[in-house]
Amino acid sequence: MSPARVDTGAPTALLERAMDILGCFDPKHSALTLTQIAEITKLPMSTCHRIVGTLEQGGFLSKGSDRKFRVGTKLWTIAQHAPLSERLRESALPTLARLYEETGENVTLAVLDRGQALYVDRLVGERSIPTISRAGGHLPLHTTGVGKVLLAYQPEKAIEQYLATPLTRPTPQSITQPDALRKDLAEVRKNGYSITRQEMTRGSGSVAVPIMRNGRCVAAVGVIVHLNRLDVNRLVSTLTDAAASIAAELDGH
Amino acid sequence: MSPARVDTGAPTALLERAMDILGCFDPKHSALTLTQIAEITKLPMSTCHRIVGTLEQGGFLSKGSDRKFRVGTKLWTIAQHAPLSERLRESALPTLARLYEETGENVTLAVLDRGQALYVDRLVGERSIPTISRAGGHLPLHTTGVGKVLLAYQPEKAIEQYLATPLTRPTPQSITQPDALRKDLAEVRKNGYSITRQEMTRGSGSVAVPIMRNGRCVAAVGVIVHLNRLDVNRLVSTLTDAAASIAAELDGH
DNA sequence: TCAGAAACTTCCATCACATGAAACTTTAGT
DNA sequence: ACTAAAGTTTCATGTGATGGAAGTTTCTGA
Repeated sequence: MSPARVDTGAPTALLERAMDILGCFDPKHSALTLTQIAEITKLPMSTCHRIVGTLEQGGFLSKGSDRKFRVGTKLWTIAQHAPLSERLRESALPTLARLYEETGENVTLAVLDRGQALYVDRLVGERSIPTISRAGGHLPLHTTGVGKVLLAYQPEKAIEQYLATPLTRPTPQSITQPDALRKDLAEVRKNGYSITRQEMTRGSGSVAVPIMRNGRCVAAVGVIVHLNRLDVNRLVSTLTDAAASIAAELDGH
Repeated sequence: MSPARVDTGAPTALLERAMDILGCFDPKHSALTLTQIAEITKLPMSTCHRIVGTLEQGGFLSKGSDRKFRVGTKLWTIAQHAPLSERLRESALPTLARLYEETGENVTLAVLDRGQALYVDRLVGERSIPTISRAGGHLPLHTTGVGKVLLAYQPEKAIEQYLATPLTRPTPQSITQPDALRKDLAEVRKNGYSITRQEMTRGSGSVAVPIMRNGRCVAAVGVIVHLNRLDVNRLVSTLTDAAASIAAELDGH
């Protein structure tokens, strides 16, 4: 008789722990000491030490001379073969570069990931304003230009599901009423672009358009500008061209 | 009495296997079925299945509708916090974009990784020629523009160690004689830039310059062009400016 | 449409390997 | 030099990984 396998919901514990450890590395923690990792993951030091050591051997982490661990080149290399990098980023980069040159503004490329906008790439220069978005970062769908586009082109069901969860409010201008957002999204679908005005950051606005493929919105491109430089018509036209160019590049492969 | 722990050289087997599985994803295999993974890693199907399942749950892999696995967004997100992305790529991208616009040629950014040139980024357009280098890919040091720069600025000892291993020869023009390479590297250090002519790919050449920080060469930028368009003087000057600009951006943070 | 094969998934008895408290060593701070 | 904190090693214990085999689904071709 099997001795009452309790099934605490913790099988493959080791692997899950290892993934937790790697998950510690986020925008706020790009370099961590062993102790910090143990604290965040709540793992015993010795266990943590062993796992981190193995990850380091495999090149998934690397230890600096400051005794801090960072994400290793092996992990980075593997990640470059994610569809996100291989297809999207690679295809979009030249166009984004042109877009950046033409506008001189912050340019971002994002996809939908787990109910948030995942920034695949962004180009920021001295001329442009500082932003929160960063490559590899997640931001809410309803407060960003690219996010609203990504959400607008989702199936009805997914939209309602998103609206069912409480909507965060980073600024007073953020849209947090489900009905107001539904209206806004309908507008986005009608126009083919989204606009935000101080919905994420005070003083800046954004315009974004979808990148369509086979009738589905696979990504969104947007620019973030100072509110008083928000020339919607010009930006929409430039962005639409860029989106078409990226879509063509995606099909070209 | 411990029953003669054999220590077959396979401790933390599970984690190592998981890393092996992730390592299957390379430029030639960006999408793999479970069976393919099992074949490559030589793991039993059932074991492979379980590990892959856990990795998928953690978002490190994702299964497409074609039953193939790809690198997941979680892994990709973590990788964006590698110093490679966070510091280097992010700082260099606007400059690379400008470089690409100015030259219209293939632009690459690389660092030294495990005795090879690791391509951190590249910009390729329709106007430029196809290349083998790709973001996340590795190429030899002695046959590429960026590679020769990275090698030239290494300590003597590291250079000799590299020369001690047999030098591959992708084309007849590749430098494979240690003495010839030593001479070439000295030239690179003297001039502050490297030139290749058909040493990696027939018909194309390249120019590359170092990105210096605190007297150390932390990366290299280069362009790859058709042999008959190889205007060394112009490219060197443009590249040197770009390298200085990236170095400034790196310090700025 | 259906049979057969290939790919994938589940099961479970066995024991190898991960576990983590404790002891030990190294590093940083005063 | 001394002390505290961070990091590393050890080892008895039993949990949880293992993988062959059996079951299920999906694909292929006639």
